[in-house]
Amino acid sequence: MRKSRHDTAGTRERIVQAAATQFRQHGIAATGLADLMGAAGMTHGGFYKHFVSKEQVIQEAAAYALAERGHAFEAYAQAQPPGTELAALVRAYLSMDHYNNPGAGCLMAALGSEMARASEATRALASAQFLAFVGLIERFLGPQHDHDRHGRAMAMASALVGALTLARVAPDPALARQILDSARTHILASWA
Amino acid sequence: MRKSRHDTAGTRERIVQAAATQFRQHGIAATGLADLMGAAGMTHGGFYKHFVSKEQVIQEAAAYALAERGHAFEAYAQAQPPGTELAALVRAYLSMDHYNNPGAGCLMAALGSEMARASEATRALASAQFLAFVGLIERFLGPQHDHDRHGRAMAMASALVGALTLARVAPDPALARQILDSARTHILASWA
DNA sequence: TGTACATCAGTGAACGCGCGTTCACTGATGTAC
DNA sequence: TGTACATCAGTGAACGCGCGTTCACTGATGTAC
Repeated sequence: MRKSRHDTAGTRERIVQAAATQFRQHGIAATGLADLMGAAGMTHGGFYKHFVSKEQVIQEAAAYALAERGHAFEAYAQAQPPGTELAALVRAYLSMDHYNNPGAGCLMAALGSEMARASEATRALASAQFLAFVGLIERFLGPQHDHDRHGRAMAMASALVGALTLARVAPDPALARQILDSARTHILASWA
Repeated sequence: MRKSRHDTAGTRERIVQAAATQFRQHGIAATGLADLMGAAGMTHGGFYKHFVSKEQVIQEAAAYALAERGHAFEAYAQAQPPGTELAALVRAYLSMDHYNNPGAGCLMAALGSEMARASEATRALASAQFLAFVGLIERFLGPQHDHDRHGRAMAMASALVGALTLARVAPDPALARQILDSARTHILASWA
């Protein structure tokens, strides 16, 4: 059942997207190729018509998730009234909506410790997009912060990722909320 | 080859300690029972003389790692000149030594995103020890911070865990160092 | 204290299972004329 | 534009392998007398 070139490209994209979601939801090691292909609406045998290995889809899914989130955060910030972009970004990142949807959210928060053990190519990719996110924060830092803007943005990004990760560990939703709220309050009060 | 009760208790402890190290180094899903028993100096068959399942050793290893780190951080802080405890704690947490030794370091930084998908019992255990760590920070916060000390301590803990996790993702050691340094500088300047 | 027997920690082979990967097959798509 | 044939996306069975788990066996330890 050969498919048209257009359909083939679409299928490949669906696999990458499904992988990006499944990996963030269940972890990379815990997601099998059969799960992944099932989520894309296919059987597992077809996988190797699009990728040479699981490693390749890990890299492409990570790149997709990171780029997609990067663009979404940037568009969201740009859409805010001038001067409020950073506060809005922090609120969105630490929102219950983000907390509840790891499969569509920040890759670093969903897979941070697993990414630390990924291949060098994947880690390079993730770090580059992390720096892009830091750059986005830096751009919206108030002009009163003229010293070490880059470092301040890095610290903020670290706090955001850490808070969301830790909130998701808490089995008690009230504690999760408290972690997110505390991070939001103190990041905005001291660093924004 | 039956062992004495004393030897048996020692063996069990060695398995838990080996598991705590192996899990933090290579991830929980990626560590097989054979790896784990090998690291404890035994063959895999003996595992079930001590534990009913892998899940049980995950919980005990997590509890062990969290408690051991908690005690070590507390002892380290107590040993500092009064007034400098928190700064010393932050420096130690974000040190290259901690960065280079995930197997002996903070469980949340080494396994944060994997812990978010662990069993409820394991997550409860991890969250409780996280709160103990937050309490330690809170105790050493300067008296000038009389408002929302708990929330401030939570935000600090989040930033610490996030920075170490992200530093370990960076394949470039210079970038890793920059992430740790930025977090240290800004956490100490604004929050300590 | 010494002897006889039950217990059980640890070994290493084996179990079923799901993993990543390969392959023969299919039939619709793409290409050549 | 129509026809004949080559291509190849997707299916589903099969591969070897390592996983978590079980088990028969061993011999030193613990217990009973």
